[in-house]
Amino acid sequence: MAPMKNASPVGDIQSAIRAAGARVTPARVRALAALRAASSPQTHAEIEETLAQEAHPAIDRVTLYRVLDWLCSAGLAHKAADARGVFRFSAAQPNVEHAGHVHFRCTGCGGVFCLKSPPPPAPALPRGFRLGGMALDIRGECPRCVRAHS
Amino acid sequence: MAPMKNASPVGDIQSAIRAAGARVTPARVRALAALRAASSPQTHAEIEETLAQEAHPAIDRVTLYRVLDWLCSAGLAHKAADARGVFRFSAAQPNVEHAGHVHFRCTGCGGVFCLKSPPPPAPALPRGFRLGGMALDIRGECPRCVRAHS
DNA sequence: ATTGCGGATGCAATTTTGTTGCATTAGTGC
DNA sequence: GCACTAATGCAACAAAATTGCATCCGCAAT
Ligand SMILES: [Mn+2]
Ligand SMILES: [Mn+2]
Ligand SMILES: [Zn+2]
Ligand SMILES: [Zn+2]
Repeated sequence: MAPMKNASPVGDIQSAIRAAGARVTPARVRALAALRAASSPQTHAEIEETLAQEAHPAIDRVTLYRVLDWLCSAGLAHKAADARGVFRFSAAQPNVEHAGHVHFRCTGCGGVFCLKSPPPPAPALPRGFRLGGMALDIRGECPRCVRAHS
Repeated sequence: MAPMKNASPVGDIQSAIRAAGARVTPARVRALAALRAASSPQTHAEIEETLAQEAHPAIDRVTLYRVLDWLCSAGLAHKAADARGVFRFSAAQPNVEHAGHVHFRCTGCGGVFCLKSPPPPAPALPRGFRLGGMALDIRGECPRCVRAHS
């Protein structure tokens, strides 16, 4: 059993959601609160189970998927596949611009860590090619998973 | 600018399988050959498609899953979830031909093209982190697909 | 070369994880 | 409160991976 984090004030969560230009809904507030309270990246199933124990009405499975993806697109959370290939979500550090640096994905726990390096420049393409998109996947093990592995 | 091809001697593959104490079957030989010829870690679906174009009889989907897992347990291949949460397999004895440059994947035809640019340098990691691997995914359209699209 | 054993395969069914379409609900600005 | 439409709930779908089991075939012994 891992240690629990401090709960984030509900007001902070609501204003974070509003600042992202979206409506403040129970699903978003509760999902983000769950992520901020978690001590490690959580799968969709884990978050669903956590929210199910909360006495509030249940949140639909698909809605939770969409809320989690929205949190990521809003920069409020990170999404990364763990060793089993299952997505894990974690709360992003608030007030940080994540576009200017690359991220490290822990293949053990699915955690996402901000690095200092900037994204690599687009490579030169031969004539006629059209660049669609680029993604740098940096993976390895975080200190905690390195210790747990040895 | 055409998709690459680089084979590993069949004898090497057969003896590698035999040395692992298992039977030499078409599925194992062809799967390992495909992995060794590949320029980057391949998904199950990609390997399946590669083998399907080989004129030999098709290999069952489940058999391929089992063969790939066996190759890993025998130490002949590695398995890791990519950023999308899909498992990718790579030969343990890597194909060094493609280590020195990055690759471009056409979203139209699925072709892979070798570029001249070297892979980006490994970013500096905070203390305690262990780098596992890096993958630069460059997507877009090849000249033929660009023309066909317009 | 034949035979027999059991590892390996093929096929169907199932599970897990994640997505799409669409009608209905509810958060927000007025 | 009212209107607008983002967000939700539900059902269906899809992709990726696994399980069970009958059959097959690689290969060693004969
Ligand atoms: Mn970041
Ligand atoms: Mn999956
Ligand atoms: Zn980790
Ligand atoms: Zn193309």
